[in-house]
Amino acid sequence: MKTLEKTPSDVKNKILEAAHARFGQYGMGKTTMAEIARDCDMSVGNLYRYYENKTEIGIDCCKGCFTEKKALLREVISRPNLTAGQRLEAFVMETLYYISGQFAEQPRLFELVIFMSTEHKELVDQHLKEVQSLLTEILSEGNKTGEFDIADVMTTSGMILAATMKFTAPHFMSMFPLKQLEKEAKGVVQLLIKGLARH
Amino acid sequence: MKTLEKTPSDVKNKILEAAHARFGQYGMGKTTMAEIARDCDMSVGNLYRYYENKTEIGIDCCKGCFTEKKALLREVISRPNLTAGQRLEAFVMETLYYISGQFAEQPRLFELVIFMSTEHKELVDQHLKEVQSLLTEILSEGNKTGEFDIADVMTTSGMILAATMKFTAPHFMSMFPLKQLEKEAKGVVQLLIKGLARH
DNA sequence: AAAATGAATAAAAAATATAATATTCATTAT
DNA sequence: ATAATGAATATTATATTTTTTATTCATTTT
Repeated sequence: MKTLEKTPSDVKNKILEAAHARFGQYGMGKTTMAEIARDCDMSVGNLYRYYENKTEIGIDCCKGCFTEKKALLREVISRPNLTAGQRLEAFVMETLYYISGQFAEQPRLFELVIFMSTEHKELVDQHLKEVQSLLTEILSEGNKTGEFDIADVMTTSGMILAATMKFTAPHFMSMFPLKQLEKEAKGVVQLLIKGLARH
Repeated sequence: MKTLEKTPSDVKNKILEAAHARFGQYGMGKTTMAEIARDCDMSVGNLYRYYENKTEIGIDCCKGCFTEKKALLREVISRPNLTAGQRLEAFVMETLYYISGQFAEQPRLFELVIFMSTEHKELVDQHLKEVQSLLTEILSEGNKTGEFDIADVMTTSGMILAATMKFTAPHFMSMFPLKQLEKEAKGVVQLLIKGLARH
């Protein structure tokens, strides 16, 4: 039963939003607990009633991004009237747009993700596993409609994720222009669907 | 006409070998010009008769690696009695083994390559272009034998390089175990050849 | 009692001083 | 004349000090 009072989770959310904005803009290192507290109109000490330390806030920001991304991918899966091939392409392209968009708007958010992939790999691994599971749904659907012919959807989804790494890993967003990544992503997806071999 | 005397290029090579060994083991930052000079039994000042500065030595080391890698890939191209598919797989796998081998033996050599990709991108770009050109040969061969059916070999070679980025970019060598990269590389190549679609 | 504060301490980052290294060049050897 | 040297200077990195920031906790407010 909800009331109009502030629940602990309301407070946590306020902290998270404030931190997210600053981390994304200035990075975790250049954001002080005092700044987050000021943004939330509370004392520094009170932050520690809700988060054990700054890293925990970072982890929660990271989780938020992962959740948002997976929601986007679920939306792709639920789009009506797409062939499995079109859905696969949308899956890859939306990932690229999401990552590059994040990179443009919140350039420092990725320091955080990079940090997580070394210091809290389990978090990133879990996320990747869930993304792979979503991709598997698309492949299975394609098998069912007869559009695809995939013996082992689990293994194959792993291969597709490996092959599209360039368009989904933050590392490359600053190394290549979006236009190029876009073109390559589409090309790679078509190649994965059709293959090189003569049929 | 060669003589038994030392040519300037002999001296340059001696410097290069000494630098290569140290850069690969300790990185450019932790290698001093004094150490390189000592390894070559010459004075520090004399190094500057052959190289403008330390960075130029680094560039030359990097070029050496690139040349070696392309020699390896040319060897793959000249192997007799391989189908185009097998040759493509060998092309990708040999690249993976070369990069991961370098990473194991000369772990710091990649600081150098990373440095080059930001400070002397033209060098890396040129190398990638040449690798792509080699790959194009394999695809054309496959077209000729009827094994492949590729409309635009140039564009397609670009897509293949993009799709195999995970197995060829130094960044990932420390993030994933070689066994996994090996398995994924083989899987991706097979997928690229065959495609997902029902035939 | 639960929530919040802000001063006290521990840890980390910035600034500064110090030392090491890169680069130049006048001099020497081949 | 060409090749090489090593001391002199400019740059860069390392160690040290100082300052800032994270975290804790006894106290106050709701």
